[in-house]
Amino acid sequence: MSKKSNLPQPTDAELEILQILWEAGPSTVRFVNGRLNEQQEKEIGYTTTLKLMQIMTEKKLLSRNTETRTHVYLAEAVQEVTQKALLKKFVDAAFQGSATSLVMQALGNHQTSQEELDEIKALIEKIEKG
Amino acid sequence: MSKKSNLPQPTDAELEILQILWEAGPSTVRFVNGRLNEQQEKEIGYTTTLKLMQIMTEKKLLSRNTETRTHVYLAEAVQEVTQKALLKKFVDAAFQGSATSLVMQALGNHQTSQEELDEIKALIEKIEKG
DNA sequence: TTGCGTTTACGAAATATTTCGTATATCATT
DNA sequence: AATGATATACGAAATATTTCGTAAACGCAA
Repeated sequence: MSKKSNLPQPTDAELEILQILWEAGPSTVRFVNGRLNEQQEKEIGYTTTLKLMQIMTEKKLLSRNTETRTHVYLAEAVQEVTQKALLKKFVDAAFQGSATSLVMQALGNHQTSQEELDEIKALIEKIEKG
Repeated sequence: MSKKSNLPQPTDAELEILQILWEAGPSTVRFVNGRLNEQQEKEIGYTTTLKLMQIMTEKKLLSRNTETRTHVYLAEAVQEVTQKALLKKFVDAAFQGSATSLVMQALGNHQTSQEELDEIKALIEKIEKG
């Protein structure tokens, strides 16, 4: 029996940081702050990003290596698990729990390439098989 | 040129109220408050719900008929439009903009009936044709 | 018309989230 | 060891969101 000890859900700002760490792997505060400011219009201060990452470390969303002067942060929250939890909450909140209507909206709105459609069809087949 | 005057995005608590109005149609505060308390564990006070609905009216998410003593509230935010906007924000925030990986997660996690799968397949075909 | 139950109005408290100012520590270079 | 550049720590301000207490207004029944 392993305690899964569910992680708290990240806030919006925290999620942005997680995305960066998921994509880039373990990183310093400066790196993350740089990435945030690439993507955004308004500058975010270095200490703002630092504070958030410290809070996230307290919440166990991140961990860090403090051996070197420049701390290196690592995402503890696993991407798939986090996304799954957020998705469930979102489906309930915005689509009254109907994953299907969410899927229909998502497919309808965005333009989806043939490759992606094939992926989805393959998944559907897999589900249908059992 | 019709001004679409984008509505502000509802907060979580506001979205719960919208869901109820979308489903039930124009309703009084007491009705909405009752519904909220059916679905939830912790009691939400009448004036709490009232205040939220008043704020939402200011934001134009709702409108109300004040002719009778008991005001009747109506959802101004259209369900599909609101869902679409929320979905876009969510896909960006949690799935780095990839609607497809969201769809894959959604289909993978939830158990989806054959009817629903058929619906989705039909939509995919339609997309592939057009 | 008086009183009771219900409603809305208003403002503020409680909470959560985001941002930043300032102090302090560390390292590398001189 | 002193200096400058860069790092973290801490606390608090700014903002957004949620909740509620209290008062005033209304309508109905006695």
